[in-house]
Amino acid sequence: MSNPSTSSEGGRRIQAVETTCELLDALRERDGAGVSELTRETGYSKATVHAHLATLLENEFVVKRGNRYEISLKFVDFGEFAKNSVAIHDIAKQEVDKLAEQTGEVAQFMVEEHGRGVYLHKARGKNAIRTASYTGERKDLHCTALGKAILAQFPRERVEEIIDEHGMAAHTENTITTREELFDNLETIRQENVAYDDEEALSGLRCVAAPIVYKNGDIQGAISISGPTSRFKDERFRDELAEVVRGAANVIEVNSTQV
Amino acid sequence: MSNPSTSSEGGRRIQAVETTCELLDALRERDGAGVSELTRETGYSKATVHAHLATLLENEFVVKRGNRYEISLKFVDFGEFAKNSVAIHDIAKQEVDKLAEQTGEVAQFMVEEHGRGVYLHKARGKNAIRTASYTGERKDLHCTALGKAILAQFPRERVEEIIDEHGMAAHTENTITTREELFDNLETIRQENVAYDDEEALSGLRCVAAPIVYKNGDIQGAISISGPTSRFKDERFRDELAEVVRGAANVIEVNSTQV
DNA sequence: GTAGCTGTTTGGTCATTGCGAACAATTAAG
DNA sequence: CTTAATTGTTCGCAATGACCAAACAGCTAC
Repeated sequence: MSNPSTSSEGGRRIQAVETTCELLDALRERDGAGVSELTRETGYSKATVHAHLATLLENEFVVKRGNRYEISLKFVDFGEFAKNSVAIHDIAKQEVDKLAEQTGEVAQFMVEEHGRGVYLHKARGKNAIRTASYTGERKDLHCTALGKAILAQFPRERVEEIIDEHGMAAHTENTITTREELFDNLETIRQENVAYDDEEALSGLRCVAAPIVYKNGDIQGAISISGPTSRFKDERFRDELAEVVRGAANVIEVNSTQV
Repeated sequence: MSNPSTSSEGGRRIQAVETTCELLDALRERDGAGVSELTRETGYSKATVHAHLATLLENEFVVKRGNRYEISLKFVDFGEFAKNSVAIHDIAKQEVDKLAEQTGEVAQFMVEEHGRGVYLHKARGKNAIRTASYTGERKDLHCTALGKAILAQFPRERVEEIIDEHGMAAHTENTITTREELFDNLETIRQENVAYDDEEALSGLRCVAAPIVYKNGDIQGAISISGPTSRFKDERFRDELAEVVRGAANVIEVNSTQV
């Protein structure tokens, strides 16, 4: 039923829109930029860049501060809207907050989009370490517990597509970088209903995640607890925390406004 | 030095980009939409709408779920980025949280952009009422305490421009709808360094706001406390709460990473 | 099975995009 | 203070490509 195909489909494109998207991405990448800077960066002529920015400015997707153009706060509105469009967002947020409170660690909530994982909420308990992830960050799925919990619910063919598009870049020496290893891991995850990240994204960081799945098999996302390896020893890591996360995921599944 | 002119400037525009912006706005307005729906809504041909959406999809600014296109979570990333570009965001957020904790009411933080106010953070204390405002919401400046606190720092000519563009729509019978009244009020605000909203945005709701200003006169935003008229009686409203908000604004001014 | 709704695709034309280059307005250097 | 080197803005022109109309396909419902 759902058709979230990852591969780029055929059909016609609007080049001017393509250009504008590139400019927006460039503005996001850098901390805003001037016309000349963008000209050098993107290869478009100054006149072209200028006209695009003028249009984006008029439509308030961009702000002009002196001679610099920056991503506008309109994106905050749109982003908030998109976040709330995620059916389970509110309940997931609640449960993540509870998880952080209960465990004292970092709890997070992720959803898949365009073949990557998007962090939608993060709560920090009393002993929580500072993780680099931030709300809205988009990260490859193969290298986090959250991502693997999501991938485990996808049909193999879909996972292949995603890897074809985004690869399996290594972040630490523990990162899974071969398909064989990944599919083995995903099978285990399906059996245990929990995904582990043992310093695969960042050394010193461990993570337990549970998928949030509807009865019809549609994957909705995943939640996790993260912390330092020193506090995530085997007993607590594999049993206690795993159970807590699974429980929270279950609460979300039950309470979510289902279709 | 700064050049945040409100009026639309001359120069060339890219029509295709204009079209895409309209489509994005329409997608935001509705809860996502299909091609035919957008065709009716915007007046563009089906082929045009389709091509634009295909381009936006490829650039991941939009998601396709079945046959509906929706604003993507990429906007969350961009929005978060834009929020953090506001120099005083972090410290303001902290102080707003404290305000809510201390007073038990709703505390908020607003910044100006494109002649309107954008809510950037909201915290709810123990007795806080449910206000309709949400993070990212863009609201006319004349009808809230936050907005008026901001307007009070602008030169009169700039305020005139903003009113020319956005008008002074009435939300309650207390809303300020004439320029004379507004400029009188702004003068008082400048003297007291606090702005009041006495059921001007929503009946039953009162609000105290203080502007956040740098030494060079650049206005950075405003923070506020809101609550029911029943709890915001004159003594507490005009003295206690006003002082608390002013104090918090001052903390932000001092602690902000100044230029 | 037909009718009405979707989304997608295809030609063709005219407007428009995008470039080069000149102009203006700052800033940096001498 | 003058010159030089940036920046942003505007203009004219040529070729591209954006837009529409209409045909096609896929789905649902009646």
